[in-house]
Amino acid sequence: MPDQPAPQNVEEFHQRLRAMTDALPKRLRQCAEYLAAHADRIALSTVAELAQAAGVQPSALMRFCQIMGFSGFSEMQRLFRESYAQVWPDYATRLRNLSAQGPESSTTLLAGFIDASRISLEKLAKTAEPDRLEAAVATLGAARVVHVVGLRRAFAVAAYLDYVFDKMEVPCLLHDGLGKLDRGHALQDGDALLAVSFAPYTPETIALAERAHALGLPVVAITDTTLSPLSRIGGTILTVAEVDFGAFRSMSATMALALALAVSVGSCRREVES
Amino acid sequence: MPDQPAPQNVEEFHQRLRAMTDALPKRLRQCAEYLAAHADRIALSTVAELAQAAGVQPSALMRFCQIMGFSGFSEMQRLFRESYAQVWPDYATRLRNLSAQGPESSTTLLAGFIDASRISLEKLAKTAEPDRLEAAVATLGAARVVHVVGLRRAFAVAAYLDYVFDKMEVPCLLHDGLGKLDRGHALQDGDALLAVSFAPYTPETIALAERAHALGLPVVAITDTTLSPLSRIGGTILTVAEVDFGAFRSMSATMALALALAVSVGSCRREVES
DNA sequence: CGTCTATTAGAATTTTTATTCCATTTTTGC
DNA sequence: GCAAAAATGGAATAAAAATTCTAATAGACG
Repeated sequence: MPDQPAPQNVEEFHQRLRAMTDALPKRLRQCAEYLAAHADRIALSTVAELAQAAGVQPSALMRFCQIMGFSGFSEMQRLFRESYAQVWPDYATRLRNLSAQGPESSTTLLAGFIDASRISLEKLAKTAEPDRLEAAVATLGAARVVHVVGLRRAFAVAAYLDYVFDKMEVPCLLHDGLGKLDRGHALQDGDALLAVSFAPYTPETIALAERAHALGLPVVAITDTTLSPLSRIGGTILTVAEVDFGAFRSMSATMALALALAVSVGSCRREVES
Repeated sequence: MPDQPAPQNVEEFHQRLRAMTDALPKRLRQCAEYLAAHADRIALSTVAELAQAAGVQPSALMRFCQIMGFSGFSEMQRLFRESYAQVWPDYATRLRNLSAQGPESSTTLLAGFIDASRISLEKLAKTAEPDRLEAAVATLGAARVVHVVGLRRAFAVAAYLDYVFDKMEVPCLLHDGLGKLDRGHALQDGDALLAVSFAPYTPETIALAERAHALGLPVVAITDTTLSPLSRIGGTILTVAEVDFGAFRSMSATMALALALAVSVGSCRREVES
């Protein structure tokens, strides 16, 4: 007999979970804790599988479903299956359908880039190294001025970093190599350099990073592999493996990483100032 | 009795499907065609549901599974469930776990931006309008010079468009409003303008678009809603709804759209030239 | 320290789902 | 146009899964 009406969507499910976990007896709390951390498995697993993974009896999981307001496990599972069906436009299938139709329409290309972006984001989520990111934030947060450099395909990222730093009131200088080719003299004691470069690495970017290093300034690099010339210099290396579709990359994952970095640096500085 | 060993992954499954569809009798071909287009449903559906959706009897679907080399439906479903479990790092759950831990670490932020990017890409995939995209490609493909404008947060996108156009050998001029505030005079007969702007719309961008329109030049706009000032002008409007996390947007979907547009224009021009 | 209540484990049952079988229909080869 | 082979639909069966029930256990309270 349900105490309350069943959650209508995944968000409500998690709210309910948080609200009741504390008041639950041992085994039921085990269920709650397991599902909180692995809600994504509900859609594809059976009661028996989940129960085993959570370390409880199937019947305990059933009781849990009913306490949550569902009539049983099946109803709870339906909630997750429906929500995933929505979230899943299944690009792989979609892309196959598209490319099966026409040869290289702009829509096919778009689907391809969307798919490549999605995969890149997934890779980034899996491979991101929290420690390095924290270290990069600390380095840039402590700098007097953050110099940003990125040319060619990396320029878009550098430009966005510049925009976000400015919005977050972080002193920032964008080296764009336009006219003012070598602005290395702007590098001062107490500054830090944030360099963005991907293969084939633009020499000017590498040169500026080397110069900063020679001057004893800390360098943070956003690049594609730990084998890039930027990692030879030392400093903090953040890697993003951007998947390409055709000859181009959409930079989606790089933008997400850049944004997270810039916003973190911004809030880190605010805390220090206050 | 399986004719061949079962496909080991989703890619092989689709290959096998293509290879045998033609040689199949009516009902079995119906199964093949339905599954080719809706492979993503296999993981979450029952035999009965899929059979009904494909317009065949459950037994027909069973026979189909066996012809494909599986022992039965369950084995085929297992293939898809496993492949989806891999593809699914389930950011929503991941993010919840992260934010439950610390308050606002840079890693939490990164997870948040990745999640927001993913959702934006999904939205773009769902809402993209092929006709408009084709129209935009045609317009820009026919232009003598493509003028690109985008300021503030849109500048990164404009810069990347400029880079890709250059690589694709499309004559292109980036209006960056740096020092050379008003370069409207560069607009010539036969040119086209590609304007990028999001709320709150930068006045300079709108002004340039209006000017181009007044001169009779075609305008293509990448913007956030069809209600933006850019759509009042007329021209071809491409919308991207970028989801934000905190106060910032990662521009991932916009970058994917911009890239698809630029590459399409590039190849469209090559075809015309040759 | 004993009794009453809440919780649990595991077996038993019911329901759902996959799978097979066979009579009927359709197609193929001659 | 006819016989043989292949394909199909639908019911029957088997397997798997969800759900319920009950005896046993742990915990709370006086």
